[in-house]
Amino acid sequence: MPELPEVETIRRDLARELPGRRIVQAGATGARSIRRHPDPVSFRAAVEGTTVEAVRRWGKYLLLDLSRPAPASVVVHLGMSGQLLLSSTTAPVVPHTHVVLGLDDGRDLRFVDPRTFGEVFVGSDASLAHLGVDAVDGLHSGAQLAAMLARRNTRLKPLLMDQGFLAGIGNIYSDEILHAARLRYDRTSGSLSPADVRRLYRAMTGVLRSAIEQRGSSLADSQYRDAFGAVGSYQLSHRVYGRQGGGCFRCPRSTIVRVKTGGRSTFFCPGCQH
DNA sequence: AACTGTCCCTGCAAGC
DNA sequence: TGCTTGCAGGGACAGT
Repeated sequence: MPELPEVETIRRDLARELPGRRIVQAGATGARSIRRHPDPVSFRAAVEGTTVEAVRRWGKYLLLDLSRPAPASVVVHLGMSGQLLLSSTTAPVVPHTHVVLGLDDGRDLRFVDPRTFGEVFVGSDASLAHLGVDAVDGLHSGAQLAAMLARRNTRLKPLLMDQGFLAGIGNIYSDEILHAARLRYDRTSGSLSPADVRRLYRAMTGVLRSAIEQRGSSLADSQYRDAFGAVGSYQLSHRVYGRQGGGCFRCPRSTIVRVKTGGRSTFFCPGCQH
C-alpha cells in the first residue's frame, strides 16, 4: 500500500526520466481510474501533445506538471495496489493496465491498478487543497508539530493517518512511527508531554527518511514496485507491522500485539509503547 | 468534533 | 480438489 516513502521513491525515479519528455499518445481503458473525467476522450485531449516539465509529490499524490494548459498536472494516486511503470512501448501489457501515456522516446508510462482504488486525472494543485502539510517536506520542527497537535485532541494513530492533518502517512508507517516514538496508537494528542512530542517528531522524520532511503516497503500482497518494477527493502526494517506474536526488538520480553481499530489492523508493543 | 461502520475492488489464503 | 469466506486497505461517506 503505497504511502509517502513509496510515492517519493517513484517520484525520484520519474524526476530523472520524465522532464522534457513529450506525451505523444494517451489512452485510458479503465473508466474507474479516470473517474474524475467524463470520458477517456477528455482525458486524452488534456494530455496528448504536452511535455512533462517536473515531477512533484504532495502526500501520497504524484503530480506530473504539464507544459499546457498551465497550471495543470497529471495527478496520480496509487490507492492500495497502484503501480506507475516505465516500460518499452513494445512490452506486453499486463492485466489491470488502465492508463498508458506514450512518450516521445519509445517508452510508456503505465498505470496498473488491480483494486482500482487509485486514480489518474488532469488537475491543478487546487484539487489537492484538502491535504495538510506534507509529512516530510512540510514538517520542519518539533515546535511546528506541537502547535498542530495543540489544535486537536484525538487519538494519535487516526490523527497521523488524517491526510488533512499531515499528508502521506498510512497504516504501515503510522504503526512504525508510533513504535519508534514509544507512544500507543490510542494516546490522545492532548495528553502528550513536550518530551513525547519531541520523540514523535524525531520518529516521524527518522522512519520516513529511512524508508525513503530503502526505497519503500514491498509486502507480499500489496505488490508495491518502483517505476522500473523493482521492490523496496524497508519491509525488512519493520518493527511492528505484520509482526504480531513476535518479540519486540526494543523490549524482547514483550510480544507485538495486533488489534482492530477504526476498521484497520494496528500493531504495537504493549511493553514499551504508552 | 470525534469516532465507527460501510462501501468500493481484486487477489490470495484459509477452511470446509 | 474446489468451493466459499475472510482479509488486506485509502478515502469518501453516513450515522451516532
